[in-house]
Amino acid sequence: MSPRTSLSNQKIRDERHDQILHAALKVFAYKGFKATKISDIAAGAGISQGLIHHYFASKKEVFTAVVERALIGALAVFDENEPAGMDAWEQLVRITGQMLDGLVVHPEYMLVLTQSLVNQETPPEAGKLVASLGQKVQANLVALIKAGQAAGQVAGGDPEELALSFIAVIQGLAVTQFTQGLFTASQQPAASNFIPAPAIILRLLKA
Amino acid sequence: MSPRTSLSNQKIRDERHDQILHAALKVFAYKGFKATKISDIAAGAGISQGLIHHYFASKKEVFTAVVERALIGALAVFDENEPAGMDAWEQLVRITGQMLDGLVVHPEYMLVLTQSLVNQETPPEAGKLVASLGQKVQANLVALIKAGQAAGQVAGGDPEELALSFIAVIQGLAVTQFTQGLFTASQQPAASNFIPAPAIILRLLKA
DNA sequence: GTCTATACGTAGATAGAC
DNA sequence: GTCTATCTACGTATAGAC
Repeated sequence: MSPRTSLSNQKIRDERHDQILHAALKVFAYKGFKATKISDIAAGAGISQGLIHHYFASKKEVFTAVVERALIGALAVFDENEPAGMDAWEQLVRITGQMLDGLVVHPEYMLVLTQSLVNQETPPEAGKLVASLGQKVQANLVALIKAGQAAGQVAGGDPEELALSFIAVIQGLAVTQFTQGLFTASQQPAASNFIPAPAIILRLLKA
Repeated sequence: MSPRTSLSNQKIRDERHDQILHAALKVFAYKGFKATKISDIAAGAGISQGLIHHYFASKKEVFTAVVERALIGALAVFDENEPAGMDAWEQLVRITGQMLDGLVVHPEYMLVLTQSLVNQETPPEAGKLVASLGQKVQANLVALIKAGQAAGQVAGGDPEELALSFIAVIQGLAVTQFTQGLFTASQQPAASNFIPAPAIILRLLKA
């Protein structure tokens, strides 16, 4: 019960917790909830199966925790931009760029969200999380679009419809991103990724 | 061995085959490959579990057959349009409209393709099918886009990039289509679906 | 805190009856 | 052609040793 011991224990706990979530993200993104085995996560984290259950009561809990992380990351994109003195269009440009960059570096985040949207066999808790935080993303986008329309920067039309289309491209690109190479001609240079330039996506919204 | 008997037997076989594939499409689309139980499909088709294995050797085979059907449907959209004397842009308009209509009526087709793209635990045979036929879709689109660019109807830029973005929206809309209602404000009229107007999507390509 | 061994449930596939 | 019963494998979660 000495303070030194309990402190270092806590540090170990946090470290394992993180390792597990990190490994789980990748496996869940690529295999989906049901097909992911606890042993897969354990292998990815370099620990035993039993230890996973020492940190999380069930596979569902691990999945929900992973989804929560991914959503927090998605929402952060908006908050980071608000303080700056940008107008609506400039913010949309920056957000689009950040989201596309995010897809290149960590497609897993968007994919795991897709998994929990597309799969009905996903834990209900995760679904509720995605629903509530997804609404916030949608709301933030709609607000920006309305502001942009008022300023004559964004094309007319139902803001909800525009926001939905925008989200759909981002979402769809996450899927094509690692299915890449399958659809595209093989004579592509190896270095190129399959995420289009922000300007193309923004044409959906531009006045 | 009388011809009458074998003929009616064949008819029954075809009928069951179809029933199974039809039921399987819906379950696979909503649950994914791994989470789908043979008993789910059997229940949907109104037959016993054992009978599924009488028509298909394994769950993998059922899935592959379903994916094949979905892909053939996706490709048909292009062929239907070619005979007409339309220019490139008119064809793009029609194809977009048909695809969006398809998402409203049968989102399952696009979803099952998404499942087989997103899930690594999907049968490899299905993955290869999607890859090869998906390339054709991409190629058809690229050809139309190039023609449209030559005619000054489609915006400039890498045709592959444009085609990819286009496919991504369609793909993403399939996902949002039945996640619908989660993101959007609840005061929507019940009759509305969540697929945007073709004109909005086409803004991605329009010159 | 971490591991190995075990119990339990579930689901794909087979065999045999009708 | 169709069903029910069974065999078998695998994966989650638990229990107990270190």
